[in-house]
Amino acid sequence: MSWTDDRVEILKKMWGEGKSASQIAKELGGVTRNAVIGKVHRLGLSNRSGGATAAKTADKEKPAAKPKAPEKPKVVATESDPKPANTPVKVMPRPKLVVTAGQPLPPQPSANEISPEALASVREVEKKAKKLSVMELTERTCKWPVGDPATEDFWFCGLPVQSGKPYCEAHVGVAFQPMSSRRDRKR
DNA sequence: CCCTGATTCGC
DNA sequence: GCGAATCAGG
Repeated sequence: MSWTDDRVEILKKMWGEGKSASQIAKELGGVTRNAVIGKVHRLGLSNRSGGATAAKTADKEKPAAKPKAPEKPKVVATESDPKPANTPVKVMPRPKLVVTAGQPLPPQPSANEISPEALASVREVEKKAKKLSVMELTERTCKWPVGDPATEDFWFCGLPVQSGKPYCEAHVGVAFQPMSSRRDRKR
């Protein structure tokens, strides 16, 4: 695929509308978002603003190394003995209630009422959920539990989380509700 | 990891 | 001019 006037025009239009490069690429077809961005730059409309005289970052620094924050406080609650000797404590085969490491579990909706819209979106999400098991959960899979933990019919949503938060978009919606909406609903 | 745009550089 | 690879950020 090449940049015909036709396609360039679509590019300009969509970019002007604030569409993302990937969206534009998808629309045009045959090009990647990189191609779109590259073209955008060559066309000189990288800055969506009109005539910003912003000198921007004229001079770039090239730090030879990546500082990459020290971080990782990581709270380790258990285990402090480096030498467990030979005392292979029998594994307790019945942790009645399985709690995912560290992460706070959401209050189960159970009998509680949630916003109809949010509830609806959750129902829909559950249909395309990835149904992950506990081990499959990662830092960025939605940790919203579905079903009864006591049965086989239990899994975690597993969809991509919404940055930072432990849940996907839909579940964030039902997990973090303003108290205003749940007020007076009971009565 | 999902995404965004920005830049570089071989083609 | 092109765009994949890379970089930098959310």
